[in-house]
Amino acid sequence: MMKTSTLLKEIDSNEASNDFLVSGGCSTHDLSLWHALLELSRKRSEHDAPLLSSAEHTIPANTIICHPTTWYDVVPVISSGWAMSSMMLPNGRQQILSFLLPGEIVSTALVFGPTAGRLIQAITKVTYRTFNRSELKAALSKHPELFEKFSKVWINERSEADQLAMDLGRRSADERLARLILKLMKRLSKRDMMQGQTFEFPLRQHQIADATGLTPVHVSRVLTIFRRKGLIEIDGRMLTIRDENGLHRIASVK
Amino acid sequence: MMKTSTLLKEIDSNEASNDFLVSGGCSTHDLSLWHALLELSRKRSEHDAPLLSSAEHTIPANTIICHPTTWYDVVPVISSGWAMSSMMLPNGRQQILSFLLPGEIVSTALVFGPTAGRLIQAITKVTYRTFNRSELKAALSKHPELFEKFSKVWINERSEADQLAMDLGRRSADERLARLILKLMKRLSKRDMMQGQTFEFPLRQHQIADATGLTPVHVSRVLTIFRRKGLIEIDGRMLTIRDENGLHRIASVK
DNA sequence: CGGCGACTTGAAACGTGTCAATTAGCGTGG
DNA sequence: CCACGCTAATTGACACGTTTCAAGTCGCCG
Repeated sequence: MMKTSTLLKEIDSNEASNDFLVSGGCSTHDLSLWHALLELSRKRSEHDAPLLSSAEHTIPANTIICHPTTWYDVVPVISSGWAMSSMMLPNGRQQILSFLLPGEIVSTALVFGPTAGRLIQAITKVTYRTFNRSELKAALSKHPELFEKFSKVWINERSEADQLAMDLGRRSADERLARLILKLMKRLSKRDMMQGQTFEFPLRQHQIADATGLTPVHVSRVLTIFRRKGLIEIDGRMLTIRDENGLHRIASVK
Repeated sequence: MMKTSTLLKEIDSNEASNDFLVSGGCSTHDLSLWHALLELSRKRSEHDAPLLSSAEHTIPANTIICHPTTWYDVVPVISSGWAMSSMMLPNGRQQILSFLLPGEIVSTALVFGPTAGRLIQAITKVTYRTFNRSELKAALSKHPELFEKFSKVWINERSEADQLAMDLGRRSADERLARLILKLMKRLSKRDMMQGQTFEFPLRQHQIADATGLTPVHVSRVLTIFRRKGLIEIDGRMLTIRDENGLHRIASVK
């Protein structure tokens, strides 16, 4: 049952609060909340009913987890694998709003209302745990420290959204891609999903394009340049950071 | 004291819940929450202390309301005037994340933590009311219906952020500008701040540029085209929508 | 072996940015 | 009240980054 939690580093809730100020993101609040929720769902009342009912699901890659407007009475949280949340326009244009990693709530909107508001899809094979919404809401209002964790996740999510807007509105293709790679690296290392400077990288280039507001062709070009410059190395579905400082130089403002 | 509330239409909290589904924005949840907060701050306990203490401030145009990282123990809400929230890069690049109109919370992050995380500035002369954060938090946990309103505001804010990412990542300059104008019109009309198809339009073109991820020069060009096509008319600080359908045709996907 | 999707690469087109010159608007002080 | 100086907006010519279109390679799976 708890296979998933071995994937996740046990991290104190406030470890990352200072680097939060630096770049506005990459905090571990998600993980802290996730552990608290698991805890709650493991505990039993005197009648052996769980304090927070939940269920685990496993789905193959490219499956839809939530439609933006259908109603759910559960809140899914990723246990393992990669997922993404996106918006789509009728004409096919798509914007990926975030990649979801283990420990992250699929849509915080689902905690308060029945709809996710965005399309959530599995990128790899994904397992996720769904928590009953009304029980979760009750738990939040009953346990202030849980609510505290949740509000931090919330604030962090907002800050990530702001960063995304800054990236899309005011940064060049090189910057966006370097930042994407670095951000993923940071998030994965928090989750112990890196082997040295290498990590599994399941994203297709068209997905990277949809996340950065570029075309697949241009993503290919820029990544090729990154490779030729010795910044990164991609082989198969593995990505290795070869020159982290170089990436930072491109990513940050000059 | 209540001069500000005459600016705001008295609107039932759920009026706009269906058009929320259509375009993901422009709901009146802000106004509903704002009225509830005003209500609370007017009521007195038996000792004549207000249930929620607040204070009104008036500041001239171009003043900073919140620095992104300084600590506050109050939550400001706009009473009248236009403000904006933005992010800035060391090298001067700026992205405006939203324009703030009467009834809107300056930063929802301030409800939960001491920092706003973004730079909030007055565009016009602004009056705003600051509510004590800890009292507000207490009120939220005490009054479920207030919390309900607040969570709707939050979900709506999130949805606006998603729209912004879509705009910046996947829409052309024409589309972004047409959408900005239409969105502002909608929000202003909800607040009774329109005279027919005309409204006061205090934005400088460089601010429009920073909100849409364009350059001031290009904003000027596109707006000039809009004017020549008879879509809008700008004179002084007033903007008139001359062909709303035409704007919609440009704004929506083709 | 064939077919298909993912990626790469080149050439050309396009949208938007940059630079620069000019005009219009507006508050200030003489 | 006008001259001044400042900032905002307009316009043109050109440069640049990114997209588009198209052809070709590679690897994978039936």
